[in-house]
Amino acid sequence: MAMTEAPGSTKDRVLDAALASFGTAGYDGTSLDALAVGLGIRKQTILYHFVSKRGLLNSVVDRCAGEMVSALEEALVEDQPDGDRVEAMVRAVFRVALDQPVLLGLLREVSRPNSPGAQRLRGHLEPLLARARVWMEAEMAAGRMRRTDAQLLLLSAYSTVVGVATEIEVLRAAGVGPTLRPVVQRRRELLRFLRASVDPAI
Amino acid sequence: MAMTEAPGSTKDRVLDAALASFGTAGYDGTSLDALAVGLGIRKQTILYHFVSKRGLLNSVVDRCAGEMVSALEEALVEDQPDGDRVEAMVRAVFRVALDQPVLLGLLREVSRPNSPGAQRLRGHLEPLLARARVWMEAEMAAGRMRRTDAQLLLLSAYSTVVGVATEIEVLRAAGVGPTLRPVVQRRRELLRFLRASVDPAI
DNA sequence: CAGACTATTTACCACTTGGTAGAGAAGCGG
DNA sequence: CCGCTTCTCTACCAAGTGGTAAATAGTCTG
Repeated sequence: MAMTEAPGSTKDRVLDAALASFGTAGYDGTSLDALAVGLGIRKQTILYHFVSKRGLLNSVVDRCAGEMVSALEEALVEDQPDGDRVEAMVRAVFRVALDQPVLLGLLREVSRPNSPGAQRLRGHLEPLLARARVWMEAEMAAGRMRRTDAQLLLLSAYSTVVGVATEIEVLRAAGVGPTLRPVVQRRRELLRFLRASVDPAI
Repeated sequence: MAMTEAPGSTKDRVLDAALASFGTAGYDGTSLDALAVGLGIRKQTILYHFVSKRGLLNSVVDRCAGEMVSALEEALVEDQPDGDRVEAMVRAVFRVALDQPVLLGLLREVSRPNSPGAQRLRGHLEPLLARARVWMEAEMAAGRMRRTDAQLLLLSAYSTVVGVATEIEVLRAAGVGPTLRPVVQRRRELLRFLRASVDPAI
């Protein structure tokens, strides 16, 4: 059946708590015992559902990557053929990020190479990135986009998003609260950067 | 005497190794035993010099923050009175970052709020940030700089640097090696962003 | 040489970690 | 009622954690 887990089930509650803990305390900084106590269950219940700590991380990454990827694909479908696809994708990413800031924490944690889960995240994002790269190169060949290193450009965008994650967390730590303003400012800046890197007229 | 530790002394070698490990594996992911084995010494030697793991982290943060701060202050001294102070500072930060990329890893690790060491890093950077804020507000009052939120602007710059850290690490993981190009590109972009945010003419 | 100080070691400890084995319990189809 | 599956629990465990205590050299000073 492969049904999506009902929200409210033990398994789903564990996933939520794990996402939050991995994103804030990090993978190594998260203990299954602490996680279980926070949920009012026993650690062995977690292990029953996810086999191992690593398995739990994998499940969390899978779920989050799935949300992110489907958000991106929705954005591309909604997009009119002559619309600005780059802007649509950037807006989609930022929307997801603002809806669940905790997801950015995980992204940040998992972005560290050698981190467990980094490879798995790459696995999820790889096909998406490949498609983007192919599309960009086609645009370049058609002269609708300035010649540039597509891979590098995508990476810059990615690291900007991770930077935003840091920014939100630091701001929250400073008591500024999840204000929208800096995030919007960053989004605008990222868009301007991407357009400037891409505009064939420049 | 409070002499700076001679490079090559056990204490200094421990600091180097700890910086590398904290920056890549994270604080929780670093064990004193593993650190000691890597150095061919016993864990208790580390504890003798730094009292506790937390003390080791503090020392690492202190040394790195010291390097960063003095680099910034040098940049400000060298700067001609009518020179572009913003550019000088940005260049100084990136120079340090390129000289010791491993330092960016630590910055990234410590940038997470609630992280041990985050507070200590803030303590080092606070006076610098305060000075920058005061200077910027004076410039704004004098009309040489566009009115904007100084705190927010500085934070954006900071998170960009952390983003660059991510970028370098991800690139290295992809086998691209420590190429200068993306970093230079990011620096140029950061400068453009800061100028745009600051230019009174815009 | 005696004493003190510094640096590094061996030996040990209390505690936490992720993980295993197996017992109940709850529901369900026959 | 029985057997089966699904879920959660109690009871352990081996390995690793940061940290303490104390012994051992080396080295400088009186």
